[in-house]
Amino acid sequence: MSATPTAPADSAACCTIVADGAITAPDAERLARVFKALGDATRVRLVSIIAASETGEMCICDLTDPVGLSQPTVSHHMRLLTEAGLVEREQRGKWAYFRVVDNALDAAARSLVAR
Amino acid sequence: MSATPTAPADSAACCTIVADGAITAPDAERLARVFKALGDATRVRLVSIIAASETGEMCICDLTDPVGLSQPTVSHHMRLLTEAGLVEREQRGKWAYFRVVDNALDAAARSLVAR
DNA sequence: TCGATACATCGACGTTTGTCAATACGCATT
DNA sequence: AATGCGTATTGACAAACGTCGATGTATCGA
Repeated sequence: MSATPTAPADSAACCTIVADGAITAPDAERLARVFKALGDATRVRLVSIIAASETGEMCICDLTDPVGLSQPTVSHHMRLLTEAGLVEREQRGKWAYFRVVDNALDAAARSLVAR
Repeated sequence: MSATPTAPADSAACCTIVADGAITAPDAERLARVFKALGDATRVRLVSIIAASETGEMCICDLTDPVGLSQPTVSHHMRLLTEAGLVEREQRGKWAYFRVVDNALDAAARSLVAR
């Protein structure tokens, strides 16, 4: 595009740019699901708490007290984080251990602005 | 409420780790607001479209057609993105130009699993 | 000054989300 | 098998969200 919108001399010359390198609508949907999983303060805290733990993994019963919410609510949040690919779930005995997939967020952030 | 760590010698207990080093609740709230701004497919598309444009900046009238939504809705989305610090707004004449602050998302992602 | 254009705000409506209590499911120990 | 424990699921409800049409505000050109 040759016309620069920084020069407002051309009247009504701002609505001409067609963005071709932008992501598709389905890709946007998939990306938004990842970011939406972190769009809640409780889930941000959950991820941070797990990432900051010594072993790097925690079960539900470890997480209810720090966030001060009921067990079903924490379980629900962890399900969303798992479905978004931000954490991994592993069942060991009675406990369900979660660990952070820390490349997932970076990959999502990168696919938004860079290609 | 799970088994308290006060119960001693429970070899099978998992609820003993106290995560210090995790972010605080107010910080989680602030971070969540950034991610929530990208937790909608339309806003993801808006950011991508602006980032993929040749000049790196676009006004509202450039954006309504690509996302197929009304002008008030696009304006609303851009306000959320601006308040989250993900885009910058600059008024030039009749037009409001938006450009992506591309360090903002990386900074947010990094502060979540800061190491 | 008047009209047109670009954008923001308001009010309203249907949908989604976060939360809990109650309940069901799976695993391990007795 | 029976019991206890950790977790997942269900149902319900208030709050937040996305969207639109109507309206208000600011800027430019005639």
